[in-house]
Amino acid sequence: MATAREQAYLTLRRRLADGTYAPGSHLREEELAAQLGVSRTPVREALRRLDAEGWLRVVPNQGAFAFEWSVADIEEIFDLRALLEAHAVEHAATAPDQRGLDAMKAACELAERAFPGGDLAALEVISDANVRFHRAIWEMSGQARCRTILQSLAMPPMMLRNFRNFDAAGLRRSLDQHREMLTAIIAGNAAWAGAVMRAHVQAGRAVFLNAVVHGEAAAVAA
Amino acid sequence: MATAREQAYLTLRRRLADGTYAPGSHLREEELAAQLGVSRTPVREALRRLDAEGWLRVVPNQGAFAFEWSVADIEEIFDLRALLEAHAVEHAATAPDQRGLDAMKAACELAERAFPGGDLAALEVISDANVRFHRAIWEMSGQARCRTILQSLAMPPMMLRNFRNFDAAGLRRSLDQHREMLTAIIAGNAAWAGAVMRAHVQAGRAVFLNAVVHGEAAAVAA
DNA sequence: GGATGACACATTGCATACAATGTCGGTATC
DNA sequence: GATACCGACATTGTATGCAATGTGTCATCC
Repeated sequence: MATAREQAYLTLRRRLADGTYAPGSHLREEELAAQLGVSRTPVREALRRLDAEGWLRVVPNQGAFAFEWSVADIEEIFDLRALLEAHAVEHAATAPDQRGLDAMKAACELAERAFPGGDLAALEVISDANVRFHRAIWEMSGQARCRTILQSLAMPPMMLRNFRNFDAAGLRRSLDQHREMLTAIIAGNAAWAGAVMRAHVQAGRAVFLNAVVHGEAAAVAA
Repeated sequence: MATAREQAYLTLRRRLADGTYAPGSHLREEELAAQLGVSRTPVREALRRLDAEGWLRVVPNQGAFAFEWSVADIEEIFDLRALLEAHAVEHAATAPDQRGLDAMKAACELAERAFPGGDLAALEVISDANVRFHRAIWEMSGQARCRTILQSLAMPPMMLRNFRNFDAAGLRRSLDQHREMLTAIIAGNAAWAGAVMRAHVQAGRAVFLNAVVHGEAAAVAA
């Protein structure tokens, strides 16, 4: 088994992602420790790490509170993603490697096979394939810090759940953009790949903000 | 007095910046705790935070090791800074506020007064003023995450010491670029401000890499 | 009735003891 | 002589107890 700290970190992150903890709610160390079957020490370290990664906020002498996302937060995160994901894919296009290309291709195919079925299970698969695709780019880029930063920006709750807000046309476009990026990288055209990535992230931003405006803000909170 | 954790964090960060710990050296929890007069618990938390911020690397079951910088690391960091500092200053130029402008102006004047004397004390002042100037921009930008990321990218050792590598002309140009950014922000011209910032950071990158190539790589390590 | 202070409680901060893990040296074996 | 194994030591990982801090309530005073 992994270490208690790692287990606490992963469990808490999953719960923050799936909405177990309402935004703003107070996460008490002792309570979490009891639930996870470990002591407060690894829980404390997990909370500190989740704080650094933006999942929650630790206030000195008061404890951890599940993060409350504002529209401005979401806009900032999508903008930073557009900058950094484009930066990463431009590097990837400069020095592509076969393993990474295979991973990207596999992610594309996985998503495309699931696409026709528009149910929730299909969306799970597509969402997972999406993460794989982007992660493959981060790794191929060889930019370790950029990758670390993106990991903390792209993982938080609303990013993972955003796929539910896409309509069929939006999903189709998203998958097509993945294919286009793959083509651009194989062609070694960094400017092309970067431009598609910027469009890709901005499209996601638009879908998300549109969903928020149309009263599905609950999805943000969750 | 601040908390033990905060004190440990600040002390260790300062030591990592001033070269007390050689790159790659093993930082033992108990030893640090004894030196700082606190227990291992706050030291552990400080080490974890320094790991997240890129000052050192914590290997599970093995402990913390002072980070060893490669040329590729430095190039990546300067490139990310160029992206993110420009992003921040573009936001700042869109919505400038008087307090931030005053802080930037004060930082410019502080550096300019110290500039003619080219000794080490003057460089200290200029380096400090530089940090103040950039921090003022980050705060004015209103981009909280961008600011957090930049703080961890811009602080590490070689950033703080890079001023020693500038010649008089380079320093002069750096100060002029600060003034130009201030002018651009006051004019509300985000594109202008962003462009100057990109040039500013890339100039710093060139100076640094030049120093490394010319055998002053020791400065990197320190 | 509203404001203020003190006290009790809940919770986090820190210290310390013990357990688990990794490293390094020595020894036996091939 | 090289290598694999074993065990002692050093170090980190985790649990737990106590101290410090913050919060909410209740009584008291204005």
